[in-house]
Amino acid sequence: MTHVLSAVAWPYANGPRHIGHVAGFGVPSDVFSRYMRMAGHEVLMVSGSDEHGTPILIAADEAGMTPQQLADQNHRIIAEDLCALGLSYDLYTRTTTRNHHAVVQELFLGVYENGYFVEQTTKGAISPSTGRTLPDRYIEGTCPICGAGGARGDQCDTCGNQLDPADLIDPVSRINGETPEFIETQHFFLDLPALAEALTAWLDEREATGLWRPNVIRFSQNILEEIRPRAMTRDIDWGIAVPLDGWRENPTKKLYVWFDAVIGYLSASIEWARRSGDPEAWRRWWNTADGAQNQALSYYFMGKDNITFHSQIWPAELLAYSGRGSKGGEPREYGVLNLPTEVVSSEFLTMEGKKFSSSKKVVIYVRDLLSRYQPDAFRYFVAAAGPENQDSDFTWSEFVRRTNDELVAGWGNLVNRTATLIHKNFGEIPAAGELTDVDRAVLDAVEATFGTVGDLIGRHRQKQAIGEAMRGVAEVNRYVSDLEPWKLAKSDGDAERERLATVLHVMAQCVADLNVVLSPFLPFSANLVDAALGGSGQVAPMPRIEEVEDLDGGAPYPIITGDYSEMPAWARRPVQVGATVDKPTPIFVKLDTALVEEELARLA
RNA sequence: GGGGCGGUAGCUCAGUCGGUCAGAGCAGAGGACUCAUAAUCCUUGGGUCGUGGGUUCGAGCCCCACCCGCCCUACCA
Repeated sequence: MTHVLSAVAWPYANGPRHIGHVAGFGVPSDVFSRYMRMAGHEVLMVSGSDEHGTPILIAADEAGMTPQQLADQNHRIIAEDLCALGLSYDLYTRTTTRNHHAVVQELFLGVYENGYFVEQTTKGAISPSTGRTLPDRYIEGTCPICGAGGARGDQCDTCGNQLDPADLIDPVSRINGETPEFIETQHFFLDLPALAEALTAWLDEREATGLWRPNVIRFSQNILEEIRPRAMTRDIDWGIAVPLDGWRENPTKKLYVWFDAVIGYLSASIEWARRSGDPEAWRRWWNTADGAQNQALSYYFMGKDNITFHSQIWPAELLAYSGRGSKGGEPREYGVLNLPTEVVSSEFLTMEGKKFSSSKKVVIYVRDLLSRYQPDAFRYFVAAAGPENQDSDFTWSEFVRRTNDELVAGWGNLVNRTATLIHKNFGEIPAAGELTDVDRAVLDAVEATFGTVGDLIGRHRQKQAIGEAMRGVAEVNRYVSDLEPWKLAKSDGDAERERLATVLHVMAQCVADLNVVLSPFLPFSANLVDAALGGSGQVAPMPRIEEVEDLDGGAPYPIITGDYSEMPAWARRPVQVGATVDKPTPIFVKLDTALVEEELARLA
C-alpha cells in the first residue's frame, strides 16, 4: 500500500478564479488523484484558499470590507467552483483557520529553534498611515534612469531596468497615493544558504529519478545557484502572528504569506486527520522519511510561477524544521517531515492568444463557464489541450471543436449507439456466445488501455493519456462499423441472433472499460454512461461542500470533502449480463458553433 | 541584463538513444453505411521541420550565431 499525497496549489482568495488557474493545477491534480485511488493507493488530496497577504488587504479596502469578510466571500465562491468542477479533494480548507495558524506557528518555532532563521534589519517602504509594508510593485514614480513616469518600484517598464524603490523620483503609493516612508525594520530571514546543501542533495536525487519535467528540475537547480536568505516576516497587520515574545503582540508584524501558504499542505493534512477521528493519521503521508514500513509519495500541483516556492522555499522549511540543514537540529512534535517526491508544474493557459487579465476583461471565470457548459467538456479540453508542457491557448472555436468532434462525435456517439442497439434488440445486456478473433482483438485492445493510460497518468502525461483512451474509442467505433450489428438484427436466424448478442456484449464491455479509463478525466459523464448501460451510475464519486465548525473555536466555514472509497478498481469489470438498458438520452451536449461569436463578444 | 521554454502540413500539436522521422488529429476532397446527437467507417492531399553556418557516412534531433514568441528573474501571490 502506497500513501500518495496530492498537494494542490492554494488559490489566492482576492477574487474568483478563472479557467487558467484550474487548468493549471485543478484538473490535472484531480485526474491524477482519481486514477491513483483506482489504482489502489491511499490518496490524500488537500488544498485550500490562501487568504493572507497584501493583495487581500487592498481588495478588501476597495470593496469596503474587512479582509476577513472579503476572504470569507471569496473562499466560498472558490470552494463552490472547485466542487462544481468535480475536484475530489479529501479536504479543501483555508488559511484563516485556527488549526492552520497553530501549525504554521509550530513550523516557525521548529525552524527557529534549529537556528535556521536569521534576524536582519532591512530598509523597506511602508505606508505612513497604516504602517503596512508597501511592496515594491505598489510604489510608482519617475524612473531615475530614463526619466519616464509611471515606473514601478521594482522595475521600469519603459527602459526595462530593475530599480530600487528608494531611488524613484517622487514615489507614491499606488494603493492610496500617499508618499511612502522608507524605514529600517527587523525581519526574520530563512537561512536558505544553510539549507542549500541539503536542497541540492534532494534535487539531485529527484533528478536521478528522471520523473520531473525537464524545465521544472532545471529551473529549480538554477535558482539554487543564487540562493540567499529570504525574509519570512512582513510589516503588515493581516496574517499569522510571529510566535515569539515581543513579536506576538506586535499587530504590524506578521509571517510572510508564502511562509504560511505552503504549510497549508501539512495543516490541511492535520485538519483532515482530526476531522477523520484519528488525529495522528496524517503522519502516514508525512513521517515516512526514516525507514517507515509503508511508502509515502507526495505530488505538488501548481502553475510555473509557483515553482520557486515548491522546489525551494517549502522543502527548505521542511528541512529546517526537521533539522536537516548544515546547522543540524531536531524536529519538534511533527517529526522528520517528507520532502516533495515530485513538483508537477504546468505552464500557462492563454485566452484567445492573450494573457488572462481581469482588468482587460480577457478572462472567463470558472463560474461563468460552468453556468453555460458541462464540466466534463471543460475537463476534456484541459486534459487534451491544456498547458501541460508548454503554454497553450484556449479558444472558443477549439473548445467547440474538441467538444463536438471528439467528445460528442467520438465517445458520446459510441455510448449512444451501443446503448441504442442493445435497448432495441434485447432491452438488457445480452450474454456473449463464442468469441471470434475480431471480438478478442478489440477486447484486448481496450483492456490494454488500462495499462497504457494508467502509466501515462502516473507519469503526468495526461495529454497523451487521454489521446490513448480516445484511440481506444476509435477502435471500438471501427469494430462496430466493420461488424455492422444492425444488419444482423434484421435477420431471423438463430445464428445471427446469437452473433448479434455477442457483438453487442463485446461493445458493452468495451464501453464499460473505456468508461472506467476515462472516468478520471470525465467523472460526471462516467456516472451517466455507467447508468446508461444498466449500471449503478456510481463510478466516479463526487466531492461535496460541507459547512463545518472550526476545530478550535473559530468561525464556521465551508470545506470541500468527500468519500471516494467506492471507486472501481483500475481494471476490467465484466459487464452485468441481464442488466436493463433503457433507451438512452445523449450524455454530452453538442455545442452550437454560433456560441463562438457570442463568447468572443463577451470578451470585448 | 541573467536563466529557461518554444518556433514541424491551412489549424492544434507528436516526434524517446542522431539511422523508414517527415507523423497524428482536425479542417478540405472522394467513397461506404444507416445502429447512433448528419454521428461512424474507408481512401486521399502534403511541409525547405524559424534563419545561416558547423560536426557526422547520416541531423527536427548535436554544436555556434541570429530572428521571432512566451515564461521566470519582485518584499505580488
